[in-house]
Amino acid sequence: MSKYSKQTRLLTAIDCIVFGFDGVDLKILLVKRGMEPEKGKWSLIGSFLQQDEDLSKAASRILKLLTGLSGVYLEQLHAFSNPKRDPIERTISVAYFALIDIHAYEKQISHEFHAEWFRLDKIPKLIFDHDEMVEMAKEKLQYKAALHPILFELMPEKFTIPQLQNLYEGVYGTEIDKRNFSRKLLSTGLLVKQPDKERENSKKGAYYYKLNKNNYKAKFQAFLNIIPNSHKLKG
Amino acid sequence: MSKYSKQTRLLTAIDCIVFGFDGVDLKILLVKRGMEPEKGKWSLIGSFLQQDEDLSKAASRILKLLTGLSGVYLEQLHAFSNPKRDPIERTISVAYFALIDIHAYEKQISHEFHAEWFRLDKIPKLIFDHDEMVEMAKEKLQYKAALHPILFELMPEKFTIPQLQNLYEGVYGTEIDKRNFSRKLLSTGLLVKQPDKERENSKKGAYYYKLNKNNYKAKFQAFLNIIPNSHKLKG
DNA sequence: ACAAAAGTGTTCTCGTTACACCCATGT
DNA sequence: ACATGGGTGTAACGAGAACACTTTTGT
Repeated sequence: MSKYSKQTRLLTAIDCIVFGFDGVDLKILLVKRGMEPEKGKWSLIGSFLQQDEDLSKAASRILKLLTGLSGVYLEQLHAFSNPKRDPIERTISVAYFALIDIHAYEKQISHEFHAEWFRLDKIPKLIFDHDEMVEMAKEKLQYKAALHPILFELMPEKFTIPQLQNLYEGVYGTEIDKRNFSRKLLSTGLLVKQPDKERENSKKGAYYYKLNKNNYKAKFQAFLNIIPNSHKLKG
Repeated sequence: MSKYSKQTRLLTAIDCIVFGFDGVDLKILLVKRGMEPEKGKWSLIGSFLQQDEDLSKAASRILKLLTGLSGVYLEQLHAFSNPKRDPIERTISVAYFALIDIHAYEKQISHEFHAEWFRLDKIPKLIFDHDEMVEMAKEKLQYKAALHPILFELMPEKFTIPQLQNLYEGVYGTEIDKRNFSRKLLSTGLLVKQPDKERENSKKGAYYYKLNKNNYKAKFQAFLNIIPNSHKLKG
């Protein structure tokens, strides 16, 4: 059969907002753009959609290429389509957001792309509409993390409750009562206590926990209420 | 500057899942497709993206054309990108979901597109991946409506609490205690009682209410908890 | 001994739930 | 008078929030 005639055909790009947590700060991964226009400026990691691949495959491909990681948490965020968003040629970009274990990344890091982690409050000006993408990704992360236990995707295999609390406090910019926090987390059944302790951040040491992966899958869709007063957040 | 060379250029389509509520049932609007392939089969309403318009403008254009309505609730759902989703030519489709007041639509209806409303449990087989889009839209509607008062977008200007309860019960396929429901809704401050009653569905008659639009905007982002046990839903 | 972070228990409040009776009206 | 759907109140329960002291250990 013949093609659809007289219709506009466009480039399709994928851009990924990659979040990581180093134990203290929540960060995103940016690269120095390697092509014109805006070569050398900071940018999200991205690529054009290839023939015969769908968007989520493209996002995985980019992530694998830039971080060496597969199987990470990846979710479609939004399609950005301002006709002037790319000055060279009209391009639609579908943004994905990814949550990775920053420690796993460090083992895989390739320096050929000039990638760097930036704290959320120190993100430089980005090319095109990437600022807007980052803003939307931050909002979505807050929104989802208030309802689903996705922040575990940012944690290493073994982690402590104070580390986890740090992350939640970072994501929401609030302080959380540690008694209520640990009770709530422990009551989810998502945590498995380990016999050993982490001793770098305190003299007493904090017990390690691992994620109970079965419960994680089962509870993922449950509406948790991890953040006190989450009904006051904007979503 | 020159264009990006050696990259694939694709068609971009927009498809809209349009929800309406007639006072009894939740329905979606479908059309008989007017072009090949699959001409004559049931389909979501859609169009190709035009030069110089962004996706949300395109979605509004389609909605205006098919329903005569402007300013309706419209939200980007997801970009669908399976390379084989359209057998004629590779096309990415960005699905939007829309909530309209079915009564306003009836005043505007144009018959040239063979549009029909279908109850959610009686949706025919649709072309391409439109079934999947509808499924995702239903899930998203349940998800959002449990947290935000979006179902008011489906109601006429004046409505009764029993009508509203009908809608919530339809969206979730559950029965809700009417005492708890009305208390919860009234406590939001979103409803303004009218002096007159609706008398078609009962002898006693049910008071009309209107939406308090100021409170609606202010409370839209607040996490309400309209559905009992919403934490047991899948999201 | 003391500083620094980890860990734990109780009370109060408020929102959620379950549940039953009266009201207004058309037939 | 009765059938139909609308409208309201109360008691029990459970989740969330506020709050302070003890433990461990390195210095």
